[in-house]
Amino acid sequence: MTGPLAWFARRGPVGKPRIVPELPDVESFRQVFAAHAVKRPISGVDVLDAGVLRDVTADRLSRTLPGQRFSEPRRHGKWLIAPVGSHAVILHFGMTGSLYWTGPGEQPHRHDRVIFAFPDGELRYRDMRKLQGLRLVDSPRGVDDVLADVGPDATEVSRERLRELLDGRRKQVKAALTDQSIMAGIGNLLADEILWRARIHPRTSCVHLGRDELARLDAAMGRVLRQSIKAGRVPVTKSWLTGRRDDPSGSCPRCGTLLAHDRTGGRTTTWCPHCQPDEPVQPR
DNA sequence: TTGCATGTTCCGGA
DNA sequence: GTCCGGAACATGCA
Repeated sequence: MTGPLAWFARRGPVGKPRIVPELPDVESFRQVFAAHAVKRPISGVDVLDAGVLRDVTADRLSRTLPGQRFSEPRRHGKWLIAPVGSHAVILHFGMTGSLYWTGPGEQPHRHDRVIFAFPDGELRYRDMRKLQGLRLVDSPRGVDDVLADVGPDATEVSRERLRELLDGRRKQVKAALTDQSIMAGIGNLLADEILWRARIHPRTSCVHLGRDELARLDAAMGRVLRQSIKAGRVPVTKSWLTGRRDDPSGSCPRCGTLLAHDRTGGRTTTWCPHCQPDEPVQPR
């Protein structure tokens, strides 16, 4: 077998899906953080691997935080911001990060990189690949600096705003959706899911999106985000594209057509050739 | 042993 | 200026 499907087939049977954090996952991390780590005194910070620290040393982190209390964390796109006194801890989870709560003193997982200890348990930042990491900045200025090039959170983008954000861009619509400087929170998986629901080919240039396409895009984005946030992740079910994309013989949940796969920018793109025909359509 | 992985950033070239 | 592809980052897996 040659062509775009070759690498796909080589992967063999469907492996267990790896959870790469996108907006809904980070939202669930925020909820874990808010439920356990807010307004309680931080008793200690244990940096098990300083390789995840960005612009801060292990020493400074573990000298600054103990005795302080986090206030309510907020999420912006795939970033999690946790104010603490005059500072803020900013977390990004890259492709393999997560955040979870354990009882006090449990054996660390080997990918636990930083542990925030509290009287009744521990908040743990786990990340296998260390592609991103954790910062300590002055708040709010340092937060603004880190998020300076990040667009509005995808859950807060209205249809009109979406039109403005994509207006006049020649960029492919999938590249635009996953461009965090245009709009924050949508990753490869969500973008494919949204475009599939909106019946828009991922390579469609934004300038070719008509009023109808934009309306469908907005509706699909809202629906996919709401349902994913509710589920705490992008649902991997048979009625979602996400549930089929890892299967080389996967078919469109809507029409049964064999799904198409390709790679752009080093990322896999999955779409239905029937529901998402190549470049449309009416000019705007 | 090799190539791939759902994120981000940087660089060169069109 | 805009856009794209490729590489890099670090690690595990098939």
